[in-house]
Amino acid sequence: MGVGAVKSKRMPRAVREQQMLDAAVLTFARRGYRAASMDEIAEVAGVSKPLVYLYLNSKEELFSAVIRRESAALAEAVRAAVEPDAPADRQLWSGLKGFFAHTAEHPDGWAVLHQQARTQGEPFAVEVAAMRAEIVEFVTAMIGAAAQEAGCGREPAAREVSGLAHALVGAAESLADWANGRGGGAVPGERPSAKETAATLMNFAWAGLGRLMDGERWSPGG
Amino acid sequence: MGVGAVKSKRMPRAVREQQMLDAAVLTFARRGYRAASMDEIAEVAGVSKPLVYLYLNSKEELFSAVIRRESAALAEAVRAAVEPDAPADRQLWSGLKGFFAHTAEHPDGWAVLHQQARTQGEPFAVEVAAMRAEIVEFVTAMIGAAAQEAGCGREPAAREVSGLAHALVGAAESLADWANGRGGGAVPGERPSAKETAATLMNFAWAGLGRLMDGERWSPGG
Amino acid sequence: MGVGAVKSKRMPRAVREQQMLDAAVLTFARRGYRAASMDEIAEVAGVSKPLVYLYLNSKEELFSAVIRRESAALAEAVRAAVEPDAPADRQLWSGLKGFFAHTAEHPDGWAVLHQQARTQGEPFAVEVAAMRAEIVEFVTAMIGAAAQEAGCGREPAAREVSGLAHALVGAAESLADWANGRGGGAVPGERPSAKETAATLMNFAWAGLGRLMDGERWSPGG
Amino acid sequence: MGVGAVKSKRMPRAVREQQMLDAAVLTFARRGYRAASMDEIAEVAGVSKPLVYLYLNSKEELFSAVIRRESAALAEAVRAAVEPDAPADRQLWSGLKGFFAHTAEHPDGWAVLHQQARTQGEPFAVEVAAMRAEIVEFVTAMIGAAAQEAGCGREPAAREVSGLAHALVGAAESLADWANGRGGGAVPGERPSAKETAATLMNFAWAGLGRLMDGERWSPGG
DNA sequence: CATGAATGAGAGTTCATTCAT
DNA sequence: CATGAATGAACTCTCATTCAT
Repeated sequence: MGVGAVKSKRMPRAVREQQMLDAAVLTFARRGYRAASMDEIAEVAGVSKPLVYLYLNSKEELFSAVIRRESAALAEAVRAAVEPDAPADRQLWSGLKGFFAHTAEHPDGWAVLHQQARTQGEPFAVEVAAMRAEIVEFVTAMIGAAAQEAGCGREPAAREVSGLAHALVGAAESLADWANGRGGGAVPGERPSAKETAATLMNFAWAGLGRLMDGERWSPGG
Repeated sequence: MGVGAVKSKRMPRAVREQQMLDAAVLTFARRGYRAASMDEIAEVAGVSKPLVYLYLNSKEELFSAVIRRESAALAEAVRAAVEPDAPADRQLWSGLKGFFAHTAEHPDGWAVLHQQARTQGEPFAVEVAAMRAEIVEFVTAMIGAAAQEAGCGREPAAREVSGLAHALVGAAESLADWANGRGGGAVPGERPSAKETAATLMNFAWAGLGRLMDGERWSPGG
Repeated sequence: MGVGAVKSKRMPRAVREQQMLDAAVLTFARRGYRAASMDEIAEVAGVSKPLVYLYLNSKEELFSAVIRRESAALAEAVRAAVEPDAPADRQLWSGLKGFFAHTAEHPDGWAVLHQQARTQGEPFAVEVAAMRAEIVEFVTAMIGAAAQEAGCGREPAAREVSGLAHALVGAAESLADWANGRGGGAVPGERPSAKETAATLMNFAWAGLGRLMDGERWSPGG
Repeated sequence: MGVGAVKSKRMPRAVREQQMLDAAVLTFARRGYRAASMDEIAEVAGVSKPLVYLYLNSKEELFSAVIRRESAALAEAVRAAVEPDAPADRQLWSGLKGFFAHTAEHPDGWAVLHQQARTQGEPFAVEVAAMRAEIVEFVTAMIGAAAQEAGCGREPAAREVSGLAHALVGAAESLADWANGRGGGAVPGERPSAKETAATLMNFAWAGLGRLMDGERWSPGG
């Protein structure tokens, strides 16, 4: 019946709302935004449908609320994980660990953000894009800091840094799915830990960034 | 009204079918699979709804046909772009150029494959996963070849190579969106060309792979 | 609008369900299973279409529910009418009276059972065939009992008894339509009562059975 | 493909029309009036759909034409079978033989008349009712003649004779289905011949009528 | 006349949403 | 606030029917 253990009545509004959001995350992740029905969400939440409307007003607003909560939770998890005064590489490293740990612990929330919210058009894609932009910005800052630390000769173009950040974030997203077993094609061995996933990406990315900062570039000429 | 210019009647079946697929790609990309209505698809195609059903049978089959067509087109574009006898780095480079050129020229098709098909569950996710797996395998082979060419000391673990391939493919996917202006947060300056996008990723990735192959690894202690 | 007088809202489910079944019986009898639309049934019932689906799930299930209700009512009417301890002729007589009384009081229900359900193939024909078989069996038993009471010389062949029972049931069905004015060609005078119809058939059938049991047979040579 | 053997072109209109009617009989019997599609009928007939419309104008008219042809064929078969100058019992006997022979040889036609046409409401039920009325009238005449031949004391009431005729016709219809294996509950042994079926009914009916004419009546008091 | 393209009208079904009790 | 009754609007899909070639 309910998603939690007890079917207790008369709970404070804030608690009930969280139950509903939990149920919504579960259901949206399982069925997708359109296929998820308010009936099912209410049933999973263990409350009556009118109560869902009383608190969350509409399916759209409910989905928005879900996105906001999960977005904030993910952003907060990353923010809490980074060590703000450490050197750039350590900041990136701890941020990645936080990211992979959170997506592994909240696969449904991650699925809603990454797979559902971005694909349902205007009203929702924007909301999740904001959080993504925040992360991209953080990564961009790290890359910039790394460049300075490396004392690299030339200031890297904003355009290229933007591309690098998007590449890194995309790689991280893809690896989060991969580590959750949703990447298509199972991972050999047991599911990788957040630390291992972070290490895989960090090794790859930091090395690449390092050489870039040294001015080494690949050229088609071979 | 119609997606093309002319509202001409009585066209041969093959032509009409392509028009319908074009309309479907557009509409699925705009609205998402569930939110796209057969009514809208028919209207965009400039035909009546029954004709869509006469030729494509059902919404599911229509979506499948779209996925197959766009999948094949993308895979073919990449396949045609790579120079099969070149060294690994050049193969990867030319493949990436082909990939970004195609996704830039067919942004709706790419959106359907990347955002819609993968998130609609069993029947469709499988179809697009096959193509993604093909690409991941190609990338995996490139990484392996690079390792050999580099004469790297130790054979890289299958698990790590899988992670690297997924990271690289995820980075490419993310950059495709970024180059199409769909990454969230506009690109500074004008939209990057396929070649530029490919170079950004190639520089980043090849350098990273190179160092990895040399056995250099990032460690948190550093 | 509605089939009843009052357009009252908010009725308990059981009541509304019966109203819907009433409307369905009427509409199926008038139009036939396929030609009857759920829209019309809902309108006749004085409710919206979704409510019909909420309670009865689908057109097929609605039709099944109608068949079950009307079948059970008819079978029950016959069962209640027969005097179980009376001699065979009286049992048949009272059964027939019950049958004709019920079909006369529920002409639409009878039409649905006799004309619609039997002609709509597998799922439905089976349901009504069960009730018809029950009645045929009852008649068969009566014929057997009559034969024994008559102490007839030879045991009648199962094959012939089956034929006789089918003939008798067919005659009863035809007379039910006739008495309801649906036999084609109006009945002279006013519509016959159940008792009169039963008497017509009883006179005809019992006499015929009696002679058969006496071993008298018609032969073409005569 | 076609229902006949050869797919020959350029046949005279009359022949083509018969092929279409054959296909329609088959399809209407199999699927029912509403469920039968003009597409299927055209395909079974081995002609193009527009030709069906050119000759038969509409589904309604096609069904009407089918009813008329099958009605006429059945009526004609019965008419041809009776020996007009023979005594009443022989006329009835030969008529029944003709009826059961025809329904056994043309089960689809019989199914369309008996199961489909009568259940599709106004326009069609009337057409088949006409033929039924004709047969009922013939039977009525036989019963009247039998009464006279028997020199029975009292003139039987028109009302009762009508009932008897309807009973007899209903019995015959039921037995036709029974003999075709469509009565529900298989016939013991192999399928009865037309002659056997006719004998079963004739024995039953003639004996009953005979006693009735003798003035013997069943009374509940007995 | 065969072929194949094309459609208006409607059927069954579902769902977000509301309101009386 | 829980319950259960109720619906407007939409969606997928089908079919009889027509017309140009």
